[in-house]
Amino acid sequence: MLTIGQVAERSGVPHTALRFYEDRGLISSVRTAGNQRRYLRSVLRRLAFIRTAQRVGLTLEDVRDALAQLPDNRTPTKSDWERLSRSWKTELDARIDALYRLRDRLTGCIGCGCLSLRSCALQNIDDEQATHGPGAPKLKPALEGGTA
Amino acid sequence: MLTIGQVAERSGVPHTALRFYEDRGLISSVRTAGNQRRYLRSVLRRLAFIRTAQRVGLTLEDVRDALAQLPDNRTPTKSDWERLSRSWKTELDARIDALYRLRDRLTGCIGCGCLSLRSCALQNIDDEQATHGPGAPKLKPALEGGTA
DNA sequence: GTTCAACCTCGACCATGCTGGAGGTCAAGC
DNA sequence: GCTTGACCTCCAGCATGGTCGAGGTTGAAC
Repeated sequence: MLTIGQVAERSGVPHTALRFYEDRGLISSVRTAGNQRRYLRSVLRRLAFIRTAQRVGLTLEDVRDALAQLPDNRTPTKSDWERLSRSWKTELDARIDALYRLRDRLTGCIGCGCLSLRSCALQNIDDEQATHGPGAPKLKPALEGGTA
Repeated sequence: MLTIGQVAERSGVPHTALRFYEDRGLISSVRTAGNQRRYLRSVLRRLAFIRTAQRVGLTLEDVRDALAQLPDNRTPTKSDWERLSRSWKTELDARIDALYRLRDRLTGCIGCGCLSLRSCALQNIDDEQATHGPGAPKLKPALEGGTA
């Protein structure tokens, strides 16, 4: 069992963040008779997962939902993690695709003399409302809500 | 010249956000004698840029810095936008690369029986501190600070 | 010249993801 | 058994990216 200080040192996650994550239900601990936290080593794996997922732009809530798939009552097995990782990879793939679409649109604009032409994707982004008349808002965030 | 309501409708950006962006120096307006905002049509282009950049994960500050490259005193020309777009594409490429690296690491883990082996990248992420002894924190955000 | 939607400012508030401090407790070493 | 660093629980505060409402003004139509 690891103390909060040991977990902080090994994971590089500040102890303040560890308590915060516990508060939000992302990690858990047991308490000593004196009310101090003690962690299973497996919390390091969860933390690696959490921090890496954050880099990809997932919110802590996304991560909490993902981690909820793991068993609470036993140390997650390799196949538990595999299942989780696979679904996470799908999310990553979706985000990479979204970035590609944005980049390609932009690249097209650079080459095409866009931004003054009706045919340009970026131009259409910023003025299709004017062309098509009033309606629902555009410019919706492309990276949201996508557990693909 | 467009009123704030017209800009909000055409861009899909709420008027509250428009004032917020102006406050932060991302867009500008002129005022009528009665102190109401009037916008050049080119603000729609700026807004498209802002919203799209946000999708990619850039902060408003990043965007403000980027937009600061555009001329204040005249309508941006095609080449002004091209210059901006090109530097933005670089940022996009960097982010795509970062996502790839993360995905590949994860994919490798799924295949290799990792998470219990010293050789696994993800394992090393979560426990290299223990192996290498005390030192600087790891798990540093991979997507930060990269106008590379 | 009155009406009324659209506009204005300012300040409070929201969510997320934390950090830091105050004030107190625990536990291991001497 | 005392010291001291690591731990505990609140709670306030920060940054980002906004939203909402109060209270007042503008301006275009009738």
